[in-house]
Amino acid sequence: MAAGEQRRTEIVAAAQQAIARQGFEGLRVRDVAALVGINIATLHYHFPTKEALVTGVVQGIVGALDGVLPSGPERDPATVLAEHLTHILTRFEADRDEFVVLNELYARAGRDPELHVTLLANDVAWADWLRAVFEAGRAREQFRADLDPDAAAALVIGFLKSLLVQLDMTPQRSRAAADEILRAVKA
Amino acid sequence: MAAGEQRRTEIVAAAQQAIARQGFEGLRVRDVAALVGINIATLHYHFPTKEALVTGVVQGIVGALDGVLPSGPERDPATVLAEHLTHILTRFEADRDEFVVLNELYARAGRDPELHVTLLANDVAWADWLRAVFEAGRAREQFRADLDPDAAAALVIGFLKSLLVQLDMTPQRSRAAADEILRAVKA
Amino acid sequence: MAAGEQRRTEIVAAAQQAIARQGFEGLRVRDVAALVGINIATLHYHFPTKEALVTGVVQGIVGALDGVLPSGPERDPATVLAEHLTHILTRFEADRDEFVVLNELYARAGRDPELHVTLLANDVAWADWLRAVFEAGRAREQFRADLDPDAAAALVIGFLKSLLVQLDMTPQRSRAAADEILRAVKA
Amino acid sequence: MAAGEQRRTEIVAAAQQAIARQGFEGLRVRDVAALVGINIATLHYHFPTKEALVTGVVQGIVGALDGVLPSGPERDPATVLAEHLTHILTRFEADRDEFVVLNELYARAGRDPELHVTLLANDVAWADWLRAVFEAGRAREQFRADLDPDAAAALVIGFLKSLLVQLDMTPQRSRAAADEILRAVKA
DNA sequence: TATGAATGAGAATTCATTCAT
DNA sequence: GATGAATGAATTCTCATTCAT
Repeated sequence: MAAGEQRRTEIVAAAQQAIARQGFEGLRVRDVAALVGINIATLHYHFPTKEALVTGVVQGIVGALDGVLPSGPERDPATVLAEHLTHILTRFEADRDEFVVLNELYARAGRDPELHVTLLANDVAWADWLRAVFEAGRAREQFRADLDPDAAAALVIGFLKSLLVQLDMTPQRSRAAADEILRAVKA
Repeated sequence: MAAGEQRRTEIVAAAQQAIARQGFEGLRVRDVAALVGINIATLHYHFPTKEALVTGVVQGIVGALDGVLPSGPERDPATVLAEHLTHILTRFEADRDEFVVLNELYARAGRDPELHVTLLANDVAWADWLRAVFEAGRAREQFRADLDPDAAAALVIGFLKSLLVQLDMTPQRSRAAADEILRAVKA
Repeated sequence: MAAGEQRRTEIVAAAQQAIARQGFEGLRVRDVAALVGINIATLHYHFPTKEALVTGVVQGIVGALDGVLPSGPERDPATVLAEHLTHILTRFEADRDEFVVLNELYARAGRDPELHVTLLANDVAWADWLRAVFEAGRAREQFRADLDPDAAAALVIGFLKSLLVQLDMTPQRSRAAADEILRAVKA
Repeated sequence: MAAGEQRRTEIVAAAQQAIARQGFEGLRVRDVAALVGINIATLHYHFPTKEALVTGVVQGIVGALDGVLPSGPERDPATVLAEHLTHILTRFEADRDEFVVLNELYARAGRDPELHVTLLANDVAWADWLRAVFEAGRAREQFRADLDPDAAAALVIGFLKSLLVQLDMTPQRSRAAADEILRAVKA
């Protein structure tokens, strides 16, 4: 990686950390610069405006979301679902910061049309993928015949998105909830 | 209501509106004052600091959350659950702003211990109530025997909390999801 | 004058002084605030932006230009011309700063269309007035028959505008030049 | 011309252009570098400071002023004057930028003693030359006997210097004014 | 010569808060 | 209760200049 690119990556990482700690509300470019250990003017050399820095963070986060949805279409739906839930929960437990930033981004999307478009695309892709899993599972009679794939996708996504804002959530409860999902869809 | 109390209520309402529009990130006391149509110094007369104003907003929102959970314990659990879901969805559709502010509050709770305590208390009460409903339903064999009441509560709460951040959500989809919940728990 | 208006007048005067000393190039709002003896934020309370302050200065200067052209149409053209020259020269000697700022404004007009329009209107009015004086003088046979009123106006205005940028100009030379004008137009 | 000298010339030309467009007020070394198509550090290699660059521009402009005053003393004064006026007007119409920069320099001279000295020398030489022309013309009885050579020189220089700041000036008017000068001095 | 990266010293502007009236 | 004016402490951003390569 070129030196400049490397530096920009560092800065974005620091900005993510700052947002996770203080929210967008408390994001200060000087804090980000201090976190990286560079002069504030140097930060502005790489990201001309605070807005550009935030865009960098958004791209970083959204980029990290890619690849979350496995594409192997022929696998067992129940297993795919179980693995997906486990994957997200594990990730949540491992890197809570990422979810905090994502949560801030969703809050911001309500006032930032561009961000809304970006995140909406992600949401749609996620819902599409989950729906396909539920349809496949229903077709194989693994899942309930009266399962509404679209509604089920909304429920699963909703639960996973809410992890951060269920203040009484624990790893145990989230695992139990994931198990409950698996039972609830089973034929 | 005394004149002063009346004015304070106006200011809090304006602050909620401002937060719903711009987030905490964009909350400016001068904007709130302008929204009410008073001088900024007058606002500070009623709320000495911005912090006090935010506290006022939190109290307003949390106060509005009370009474959401009906206490009649002897009623039919399936009906209670259905009504609860409908109640929240209706409320969401009617006053989205309230949910936007609440969402901002949850984001803030991660960095504000005092707010965390306040909201956690609400979450716990909500989860307790829902768990009781599920337990009652299971006892009456309305709900699945293998239903985990605590996990189911987490799922329901998660879905309802996520309404705002499911960018592709529509009234139709949310109603369908509520129906799916009712089917999923049924014995 | 209201307190606020008074303060704004003070600030504009200080800004004029600052521009006369340092040019637009060296104009710093903090210096203007210091000159008035107020906090820089107070200056911004009265003039939200530097641009607004400059506009205030322009209005002040242009306002001061009004009334320079006497309107008595029936007076003796040669006398009117002589008095006009004397008036401007006296004013130049008395308040050089005003001319320095005006000169800066003309330099700026080349890049600022709005300012160009404002100053052009002044120039046109001045030229119109002088032309009328020359025409009247020619009609009375005070001035040369082959005098081109428009060209003569351009020459007089040019000389008066150039006072500041003729670095070797002295009160004596400028008075002598004024006398030369009077001789040159005489029949 | 050595490669380095060539590059310095390019840079000075770009700086002149930048000053003509934006004034000293808006002169940015990075803009000049961009105009030349080089890195800002490369510009600083050739001109260590912004001040040095401005000095380069001043030298370029002042250098271009040399040779404006023809030295043939024995020629016909009326013709010399006419040609001088035409020469300057033609030059003004052909390269307005040069006059814009010169105008900026004169504005600056009021605050920059060194620049004042440089430009004053030019002014004095110009006035001396014109005075000599007027004296010669008077001696030959081409010009009016009561013509004050020094005052006439001040008027002519003043008019020529004011071309840029007479916002309603046109090539036609300036030519007519030159003709008026010739008539006004004639015996 | 040339450049990408870095920086110190400002620059305008914002904002919550205060105070005299 | 209400307000215009004032302010200290940031905050983002700019800019000439430097330095390692």
